Formats: sequence, C-alpha cells, structure tokens
Amino acid sequence: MKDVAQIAGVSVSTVSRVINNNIPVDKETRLKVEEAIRQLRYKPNLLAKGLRLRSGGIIGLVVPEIIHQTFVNFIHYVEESVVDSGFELILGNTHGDPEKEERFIDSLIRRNVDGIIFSRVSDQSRVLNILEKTNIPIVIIDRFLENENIPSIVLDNYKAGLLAGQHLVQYHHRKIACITGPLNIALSRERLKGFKAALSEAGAILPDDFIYEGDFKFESGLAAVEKFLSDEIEMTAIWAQNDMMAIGALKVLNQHGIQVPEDISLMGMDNISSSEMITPALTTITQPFQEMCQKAVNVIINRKGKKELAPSRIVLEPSLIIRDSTCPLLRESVC
Amino acid sequence: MKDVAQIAGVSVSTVSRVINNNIPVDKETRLKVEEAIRQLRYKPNLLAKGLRLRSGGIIGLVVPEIIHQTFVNFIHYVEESVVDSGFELILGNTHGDPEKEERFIDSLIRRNVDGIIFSRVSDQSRVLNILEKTNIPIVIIDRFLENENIPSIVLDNYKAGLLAGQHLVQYHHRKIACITGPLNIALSRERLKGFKAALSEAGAILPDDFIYEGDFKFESGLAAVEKFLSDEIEMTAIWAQNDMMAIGALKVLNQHGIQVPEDISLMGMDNISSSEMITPALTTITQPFQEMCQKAVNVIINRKGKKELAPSRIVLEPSLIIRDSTCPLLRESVC
DNA sequence: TTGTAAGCGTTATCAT
DNA sequence: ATGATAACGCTTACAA
Repeated sequence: MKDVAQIAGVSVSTVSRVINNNIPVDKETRLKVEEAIRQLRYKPNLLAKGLRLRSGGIIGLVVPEIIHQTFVNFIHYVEESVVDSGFELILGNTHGDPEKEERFIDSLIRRNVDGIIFSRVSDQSRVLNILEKTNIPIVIIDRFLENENIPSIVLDNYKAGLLAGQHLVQYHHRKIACITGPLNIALSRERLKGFKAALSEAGAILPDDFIYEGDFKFESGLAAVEKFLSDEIEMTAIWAQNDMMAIGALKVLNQHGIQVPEDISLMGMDNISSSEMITPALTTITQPFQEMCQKAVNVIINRKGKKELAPSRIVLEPSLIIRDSTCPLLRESVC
Repeated sequence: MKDVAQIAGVSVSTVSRVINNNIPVDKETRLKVEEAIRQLRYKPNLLAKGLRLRSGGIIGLVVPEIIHQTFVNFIHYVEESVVDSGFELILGNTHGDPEKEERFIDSLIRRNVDGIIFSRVSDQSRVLNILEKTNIPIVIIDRFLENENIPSIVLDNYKAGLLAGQHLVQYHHRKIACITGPLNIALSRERLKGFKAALSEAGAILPDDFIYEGDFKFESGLAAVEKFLSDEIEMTAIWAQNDMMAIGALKVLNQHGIQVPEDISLMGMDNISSSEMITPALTTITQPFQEMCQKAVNVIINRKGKKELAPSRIVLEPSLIIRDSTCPLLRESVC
C-alpha cells in the first residue's frame, strides 16, 4: 500500500479512500492510484483490514457432521449466501462434541468473525453462554432451543408430521406405522405429534407398537421394519421421519418380497437426492433449505453493529412431494 | 494483551513468550502471567498474529461443487486433517466458474493463508499462474494436470478401470457396456483405457456402441441405458464410471423389468453411501478419500517455508468392493 | 480534497 | 530472563 501511494505520488490514506471509495477523491488522483494498483498488482491485505475494523469478513458455520445430506445442504446454501453477501465461510465439524464446539467457537471469536451459524448445537455445550458475552451475531439453524433468547431458524416440524399423516390418510390408509428420529430430540417429537394429529383427525390411532424409535440412520430403517414384521404388525403404510430410514425400510421390504407401494405405501422426509433416484421414487416431505440458510445469513448481517439482539424465531414451512412410493389403498388393493 | 501484561506486572513481550512458549520464561513469571490470562479471559487475536507472522492459520479448500458425494468426502476429510494440524478451513465453491475461482483464490491470498487445496481446477483458469507467483503452498487433488509442476494427489484411474474390467471378466462376462464420464476429462479417459485393457486381456473387445459418454450425473445413467436398450445392444454387464450413473442405469433396467444381477450385472465406482443402501447393493470401486486428503494437507504443511517446491505427484490406489449387483455369468444364466 | 499520525494486537529484534 | 520498540498493513480522526 505504501508502494502504491509512492508510485501514485499520494499518501496511503488516499489509496485507502480509493479502494473503499466511501470518501470523495478527486477523479484524477483516483485514476493515478488505480493505475499504480494495477501496475503493482496490489491486493489489500484482509487480516490488516480485519484487525483494524474488528471485523474479519468471515462467517463461521458449525455443523455436527459433514457426511449427511442435511448438513451438506446447509453447507452448500450457507456458503452460497455468505459469499453473495461478500464474506467468506469458515467451516467447522464438531462431531457433536462440546469440547470441539468450544475450541472452534473460540478461534472464530479470535478471528473477529462477523457472525456464527450453528446447526444443532449440542445441549450440554457451554458455547452459547460464551457467545452471549461477546456481541458476535449468532443464529441457530434447524434446532429449537427452549429458553434461549437467541435467534433461530427452524422448520415447522409439527406441520411436517401433519402433512405426512394427512397424505396417507387421504389415501385411505388407517393402519400406519411410523419410524421416528431419536425422541429426546424435540424435532422428532414434534413430527410425531403432528403425525398423530393427522391420524386422529381421520379417526385413526397410532398404537405404540406401530412406532419405532430410530436414529435417522439407514440401519435403523432396516431394524424398524424387521421389528414390525417379526411383531406381525398389520400396516398398510409406513412413514419414516427421514429419507435415510425410509430407504432402509424399503430395502427390508424388498427383501421380504413386499411390494412398495402395492402392498405397503412408504414415505420419508427431507427429499434427499437418493429419494428420487431409487425405485420406487420416494414420496417425501421437503424442507426449504435454501431459504433457511439465506435467512440465517440475513439475520447475522442485519444484526451486525446493533448492540441489542432482537431474538427472533423464524419458522419455515415444509411441503409434500408425492412420488411413486405411496398409493391409495383400495379394497382390491390395486394401485 | 496489554492488560494482561499490566496485571501480571510484566511487559507484553513476556506475555507473548508465555503464550507461545518457545522462549524460556521464568517459572514464576509464567505463573503470574497465566493467572492474569485466566482472570481476564484473555484470548490472543488471530488476525494480529496472522498479520505479523504472514501466516493466517488457515487452509483454503476449493471445490467446484458441494452437493456431490465426491466433494462431500473431500470437504469432510480435508476439514478433519486441517483441524488436526491446527489450522482452520475456509471453504469455497466455485461452481466450476473460473471467475469465481479467481475471486476466491484472491481473497485467500489476501488472508495470508498457509495453503490451498484445489479439487478439480477448471482448465481455463488462470489461478494456477497467479499462484505460481506467490509462494503459497498449493496442491491439486483428484485432477491430473499435464504440464504443471504443481504437487498433486490423484487416483490411479487406469487401475480403477482395470479392476472393474477384471472383475467382470472374471465373472465370465464378455459383452460389457460402459458408461463413462465426460471424455474431455482425463480421468474418464484413463478409466476407460484401463477398462478396455482388462477386456482385451481376456480376448474381449469393447465396441464403440457399447460405450456411452455420460457426465457423472444420475440422468446420464438413465439416458445411457435407454440408448443401449433402444439400440438393442446385447450386453450381460454394465460398468458405470461412477455410482450415480450406475444408480440411474439400475432405475431404467428396473423399469424395463430387467433383473440385476440375474439378467445384467451392474457395477459403479466411488462407493457412495447410496451404493450400499439400494437393492441390489452395488458392486463398486472405492477411492481412498481420507488418505488423499491427509496427504494433501501434509504436502502443504511440509512445503511451508521452503522456497522451492518439490513438485510431486502422489498416486493412490483404488480397490474393488464386491456386493450384490454383479454375479458370474452362467450358461443357465442362474446366479 | 488530501496528508499526518495514531492505533488495531501481535511478534521479533535488540538491548539490558 | 525480561523490556522497549519497530513492524505487520490497514483505517480514520484530525489538521491542513
């Protein structure tokens, strides 16, 4: 920068003004400076700028896992929004470990990040307390926090369950099994609640042995159906609370020669890419990932500078995608 | 830092020495300083450090795409290695656009990054030239560059083709179709070359109409089989150069009532997670992603500081995973 | 409109 | 072993 100033025959402050062009600079001097910049291939250093401005030009994204479609979606769309807003993205994988969470957050703070987006903070983590002391904008995505006054972006999971239930009920199913996520996670409970509501609205009930508590992984989809079958549960449809488990369920149904959707209708949730690639393509519930991520970044950018955080909870809507894995239940059981 | 020094009754330089503990400090002073640090909850600022040291503590990862299993693997394992080595990861998605590549690289440079890992630079990009002028360690992953003396980590794609071919040949297949990636990409050509070599070793040939040039996407798997079938190609096996296309192929085969593997054996490559979830589980070729990423980070760390880059090409080996989608071809055509 | 100079928070050199 | 100080490269009062 000094060199640029020298060559252009001006002072460094003028160079700075040209670069940031927030303060009026004479046209001619500007041209001289720009020429010098080109000539020297000068690139302003971002660390120096960040140090001075107390703003690193960086947004941190914290995920508990990377190889998992949901988080891949977050990474993808958050990166997009972050870059669109002129920042860069630092990515950290915590493996759900509070200690790693803390270490990562710590270094983000020390980098003067402009904001932090968390997806699924672990409950035991102290990071939120740590962060409340700083005034770094922060937003939680995809995770409902009871008592925190921290902005968050969540899906209406009750609605998701409702949509799933309504779809199956509308197809005349009454004996429906459900494979849930871990029930100590609020989102699984919400989905289940909505699902039950849809059934009971149609006069159907969901007995306990029609519910299998999975963990959102493929294997628990397998296990769920094994269990249903060995218990001789008579069901005409299954809803798995995510596609991964639905795909597991499908695998076991196939193995037992049970046709989907002819014998049993099956639906999932998330609309992961495999869900439309498998046969039959999966009926599913989709989440507005892109919108969630954009809002998350916006919350951060809007809150920048403002001392007081206006804690907000933005709730977004899921929607139904009907494909080939569900079909109306007929007397003749023909699709 | 000044505050810490004040409270501990020492100078800032001493505080610095305590923190970095590279230079001997009296035990007692050290304790005093550490106490002061705790008391003030002092966290050294990484931007200032990076500015001073010309080393941002950051490694950049450049990918052309995020929602794609291969790059998800890279992101996952690179993040892991980067963090293990005490750095942080900045992630940039270029969408294969040379201009975005350039912008991203530019800001990495301006952040004094300690290294850059590229997966699949676009050929037209000028970034490599730009980077050659700096002495930022850089390594290319998963992409063979002809004339560059830049370190790279690649898979032995010829070997991958060979393995695929040998497996099918060993199962007595002779009429085998192949769905390739874009043939303007070296890696697709290498795979094809290896594949052909395996076939011809067994006295089989691969006629041109048994080859379909895809683009590694699901849809091109669909299109390929449609083409084969409408051309009435008589094949007993298909190799798709990645799992995505194999899954597409499977879908169309299913739609036409063709059983895999009873009627046609099918194999893919990459070992993406869906490949073992679908029915039948896909026989595939797997890449040592974790090792590739670790090596990439190591190359960067080893090269740091050294002026002269020792251009290296590290070649890693693929391996075969036999699952349910391929079976030996028998006279009776029973599996 | 432009220049001067202080300061952002470190580390490294040089004395002591 | 420790302290004073310059420097890293930028922005921004303040002065001119």
